[in-house]
Amino acid sequence: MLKFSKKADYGLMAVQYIASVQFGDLHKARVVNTKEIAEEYHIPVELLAKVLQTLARQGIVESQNGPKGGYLLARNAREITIAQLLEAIEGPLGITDCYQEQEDKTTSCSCFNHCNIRTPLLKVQDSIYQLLNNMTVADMMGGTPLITVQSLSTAGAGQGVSQ
Amino acid sequence: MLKFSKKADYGLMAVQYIASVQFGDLHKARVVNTKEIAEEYHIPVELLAKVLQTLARQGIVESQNGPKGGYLLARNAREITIAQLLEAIEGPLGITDCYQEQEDKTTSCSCFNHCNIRTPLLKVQDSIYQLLNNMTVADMMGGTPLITVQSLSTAGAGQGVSQ
DNA sequence: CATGAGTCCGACTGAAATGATCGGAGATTA
DNA sequence: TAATCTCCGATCATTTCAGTCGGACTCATG
Repeated sequence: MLKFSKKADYGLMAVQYIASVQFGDLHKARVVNTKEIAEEYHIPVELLAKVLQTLARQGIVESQNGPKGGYLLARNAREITIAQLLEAIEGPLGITDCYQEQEDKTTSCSCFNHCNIRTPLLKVQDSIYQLLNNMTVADMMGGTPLITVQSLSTAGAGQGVSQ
Repeated sequence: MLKFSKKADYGLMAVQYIASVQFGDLHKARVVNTKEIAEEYHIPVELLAKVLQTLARQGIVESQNGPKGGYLLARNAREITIAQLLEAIEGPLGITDCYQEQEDKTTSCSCFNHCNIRTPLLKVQDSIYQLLNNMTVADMMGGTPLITVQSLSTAGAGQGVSQ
């Protein structure tokens, strides 16, 4: 219930990763390609590519073609909100159906006059939107360490972070 | 994106209607059946019946069989939160997949150590849950609910839901 | 007490959306 | 100039969801 789609998850992860590479360490700032992100998070390459294509079309990231190509953020991480990201990937986010149907009432909500839950739900929807719109990609970076690079000596087992 | 399912909508409408009949006017208090609600809101009878069955199984409403039968609220409208309703219909509500998978990490989230968006998303999820958990069926009846949400970024530990 | 109408209940079928995939076009480097 | 690497659009399976059907039970009535 109320779950994000896989595409949304992938998009968030990818953008966050790109931001970390682009702004995290200025000396290593570079363009990252789809394959790198996919391997980092163990997600299917082509699906992630599709998500990034959408984000590029929507102006969230910019694509750079050819060898040594890849993606980079179109604007600063602090200017990209979670709501913008989600809307770019999945279209307008709304809890109820009749929300974006207010212009043409003919579609489905035939119980327009009787509908008792519309008003309170719109309030909830508004609150959620504000919640997502007040959180930026930069906020996601600041909260948690992006890539937990442990020192090489401590733990050799398991998680190979970087290759 | 983030839309409620039809079942959730129908469940909310039905419970709200039952509550209004049961508590709205004490003189007319009675048991309402599925058909009445379905006709009132122009929704398929059998699907609504299925939703109400689920709600009955979960202890939100009580069913009364036979002629003159129907449904009534199992407890006071002020004791039923929207979160309870949604969870009863659609299972535990969570934004991320790895939320309810924390016990068995083997399932899908193989990028557990790398996952950078988990922590911030859990915060968002928490805020949404509190939002839905602080709103009762009685609030929906009263007209407009009094719910305000502060942004996450301002308060850090955030989730300020007050009424 | 027997009957019958009306209700809730569980399992089944069809459809839409999602997840995942493939081959092609364009651009850059050597 | 040629080869390689990248992004890009269209296509195909899978899962979830919306909707439907017949059966079991209960209570009012004759």
